[in-house]
Amino acid sequence: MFSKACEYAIKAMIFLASRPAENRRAGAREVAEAIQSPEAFTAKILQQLMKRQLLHSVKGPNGGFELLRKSEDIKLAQIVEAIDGDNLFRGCALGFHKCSETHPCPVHHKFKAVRDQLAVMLITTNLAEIAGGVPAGISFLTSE
Amino acid sequence: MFSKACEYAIKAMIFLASRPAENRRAGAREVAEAIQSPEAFTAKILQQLMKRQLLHSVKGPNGGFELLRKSEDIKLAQIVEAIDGDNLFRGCALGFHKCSETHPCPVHHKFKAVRDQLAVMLITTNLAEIAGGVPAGISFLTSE
DNA sequence: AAAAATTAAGACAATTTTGTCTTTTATTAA
DNA sequence: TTAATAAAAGACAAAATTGTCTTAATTTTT
Repeated sequence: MFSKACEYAIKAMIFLASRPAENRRAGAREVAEAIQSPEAFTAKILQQLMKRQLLHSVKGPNGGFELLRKSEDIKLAQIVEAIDGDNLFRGCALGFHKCSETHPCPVHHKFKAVRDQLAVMLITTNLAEIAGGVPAGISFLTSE
Repeated sequence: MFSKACEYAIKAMIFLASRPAENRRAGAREVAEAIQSPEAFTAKILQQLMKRQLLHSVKGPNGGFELLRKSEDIKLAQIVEAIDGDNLFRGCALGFHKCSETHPCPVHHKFKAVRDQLAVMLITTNLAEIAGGVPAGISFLTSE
């Protein structure tokens, strides 16, 4: 469904959003350990999320990354789009560029409902609602 | 959404299903030309579809590939599963193996509805209904 | 001002996916 | 029976994705 990079990005954003307000900032190493991802690769992804205006960073001791906006104002779709683009929830399932309602590929109408439901979910779901369950112990961010 | 290989597989199966009954069989080259895919790569995919009991082949002059069963009895899910596996419509969106209803990842409940709708659609949609529109000129299999 | 911590950037490497080429095997038609 | 045709199989190659390492730049603390 998502690339590995995008999985890490979503997990990293959830991790940052789930931290206590007074200690929101976390370094790349801390993020990577928390979500069990390769550190250097994760650092690259955090940089991409910065370029897409979802994170900002501080260098030096006690530096690290933090959300640029409130978690309520960051949507899942923005994270996915930042890393994988919008092809998953807007593109043609068979990869055609010119596929549309009026000029459909053979599976267009079959996938339309699924794609639309996915798009709505990604666009309306914000980070706050999915991150909330982690500190509460209702949902988990690691495999153990 | 799907791998390139899976896109080609779906297109190839639709192409074969959309041919007139008296001339169902088509060679790898003919398939590749029809769906605008690389011939040798397509041939490999057709062989995978054979191993998964979706196609059968005949060697020699006038040989080629044809559906092993009636197009009404071949579901989209079978094609996708043969090439990409069922991770897309059964696996965890964040890649966790131990993600479940009772032990959910942070996005589990958000993705459940989408994944289920996708699974139902893939499992219930057969080749006949999506291939029918191609010879009728209602849907297309090439970008031109 | 110096040292330590941390991000930034870019080169490099491994793996997976995508795609190609060649040789072999089987089948049909002449 | 031979020649032609096409799939089967496997080695090879290119590209994309995933992951690592080193060096530089920046900030904070001492």
